[in-house]
Amino acid sequence: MADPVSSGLPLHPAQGAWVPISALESETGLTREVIRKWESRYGFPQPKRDKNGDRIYPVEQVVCLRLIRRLLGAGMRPGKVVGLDLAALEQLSGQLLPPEATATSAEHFSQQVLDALSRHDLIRLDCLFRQRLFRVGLSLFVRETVSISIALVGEAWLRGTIRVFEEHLFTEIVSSILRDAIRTVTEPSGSPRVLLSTPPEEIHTMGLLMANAELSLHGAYCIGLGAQTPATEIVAAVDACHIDVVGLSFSIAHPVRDVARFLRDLSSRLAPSVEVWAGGQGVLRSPRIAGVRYFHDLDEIELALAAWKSRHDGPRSEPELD
Amino acid sequence: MADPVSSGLPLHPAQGAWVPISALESETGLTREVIRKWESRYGFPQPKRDKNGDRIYPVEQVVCLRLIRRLLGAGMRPGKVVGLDLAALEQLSGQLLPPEATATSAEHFSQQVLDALSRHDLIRLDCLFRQRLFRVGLSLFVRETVSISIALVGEAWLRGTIRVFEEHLFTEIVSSILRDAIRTVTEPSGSPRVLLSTPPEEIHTMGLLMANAELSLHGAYCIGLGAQTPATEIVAAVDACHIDVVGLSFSIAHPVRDVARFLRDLSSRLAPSVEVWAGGQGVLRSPRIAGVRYFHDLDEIELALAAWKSRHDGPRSEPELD
DNA sequence: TGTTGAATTTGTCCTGGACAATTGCGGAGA
DNA sequence: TCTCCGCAATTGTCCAGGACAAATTCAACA
Repeated sequence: MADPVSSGLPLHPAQGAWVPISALESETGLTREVIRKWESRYGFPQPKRDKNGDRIYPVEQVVCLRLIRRLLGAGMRPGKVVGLDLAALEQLSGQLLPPEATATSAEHFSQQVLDALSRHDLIRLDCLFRQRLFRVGLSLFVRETVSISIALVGEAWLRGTIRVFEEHLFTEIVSSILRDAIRTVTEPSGSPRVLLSTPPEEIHTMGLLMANAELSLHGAYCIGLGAQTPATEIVAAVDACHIDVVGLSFSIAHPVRDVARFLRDLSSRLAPSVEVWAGGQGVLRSPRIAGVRYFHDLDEIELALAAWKSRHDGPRSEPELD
Repeated sequence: MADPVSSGLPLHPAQGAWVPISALESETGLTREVIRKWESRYGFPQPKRDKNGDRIYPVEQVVCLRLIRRLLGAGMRPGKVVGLDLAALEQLSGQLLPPEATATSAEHFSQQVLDALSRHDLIRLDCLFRQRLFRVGLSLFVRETVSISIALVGEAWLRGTIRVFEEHLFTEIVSSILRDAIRTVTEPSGSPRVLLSTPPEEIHTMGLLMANAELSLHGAYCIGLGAQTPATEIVAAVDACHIDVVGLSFSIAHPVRDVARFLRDLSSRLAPSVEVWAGGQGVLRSPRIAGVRYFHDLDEIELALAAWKSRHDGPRSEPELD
């Protein structure tokens, strides 16, 4: 297993231990204006200056800021967490997700995944996942295997124990397997017709793929729009493609208030007969919007689909298989 | 609530709409600092102010700024193009891409594609492409069918004749077909081993998929890193995955000087035995960097592969495990 | 117990200026 | 005539410090 070097995290090996504010911006997802404001208000982050007077930050502060961002996403307030040291942040972050994820049976598998990933053995990684898929079936595969693996890899990235490209490799392999499975189980005339996308700031589509798999497996027909579709475009697509349900995925990086704002906006523009289903880590602590169904867990998809079908079986001849 | 222009680009629904600078930023890809600087230096864009004194821009200026950005990407200078009116910008933009795309035999097919897309008939669209794929074969499919379709759809988007979600639909369908084909033709022990990705600002992966198809078809083994991999990470991945060739795709939105800078940076950090292949519209007018091979056309991939193989036929497929 | 209104927090936007890096250009030299 | 070099103009990024609306907290009150 790869370990961070004692001198520092392998975030910018070639650049050394200091990053300019532009890099901090892209590494943490925070605006430079927010970063500067925090400095003036809370005294953190604490940059040195280069010879031009520009701020340069030690890489350790990148890790802190990423943790802070996660905590904010979970509903904490900047005044309470910005400026805490790494240990305190990690302690808070640990409270965030109760350690229920590490089921004992999955422990061994996850370890194998991390091993293969750190050895960059792609063939092995691919085999591991495909074997698992056929062993436990698509639904369990998505709801447990993939979920837990993503959490582990995300955690490792946050702490700097795996590199960006390793996370990319992982994502590509798992995505590929999921897409493959989705194509296999998709039923072109299925119902409801579900439109899947992410809001404009969200670039990660793994959550969509997982939802897509679970939805298609239970008879829905999914239309993917990829990532980053503005609300107005979703509305237009719903109309054009005769959509029954809009499915959206919010990652944990998403600020809760943005989630709520987007959902309220979208929901108010859609016809009442069209449902909005929101899922992903970013949704857990978001304030509820009327007319939106929130999913805390992929398990709920099957139930929601059954409920939807029982609500809509009147006007149609239902070839339901129960 | 602040609802009128909160999210999305109301290009189609509301004609007299105004967007705040934050929306302009995400719509055009320009920094708000650049937008303000242009205003003070060239008198464009020309915002009104809302009741708080914040800038609000008419949607027409969004179109202008997108065109300007494209022109800058092609090497023009802000002082020459910022502030020109829409007609002048379109005229310059027209000069950019000579209308060679409309090959006569493909005309009929392209028309069918645009038809199906505007009717949102996804099943038909999917059928059209799959039929075409089996009729002409993967290589021709990628090099002609997909290339021309992308050009048509991109053009239609720029002129506002199709909506964003329609472009997303098109992209998803074509991507899916390509990925499907790639899996089928991939040879796990193929050579050279090619790492595919895009630079950090580039989010479009269609170019990568097309290259991947062509590469895999001719015996290479491709490892995809998805989009937006920093140079340092590519270097690490090359080492970790025993890569022979790094393939990069630059879209036309990419400023030429950034392309050159990225390639120079990357090339200087890689071992001399590792080749860098760069393709995509953004590469056409970029200044050449030593050690980088530029691809103007997907046809060249086959030739480049043959050349690479003839250069490396001595130590053929030696597995070097650590 | 629930609600309302004031106080505080916080992100976004503003102005106006400094400066390094890049680009373009004109002149000197081959 | 062509190439190279240095100077001047251009241009993106960064800074400081302030204003303010929206969101949130909290205390007082019904």
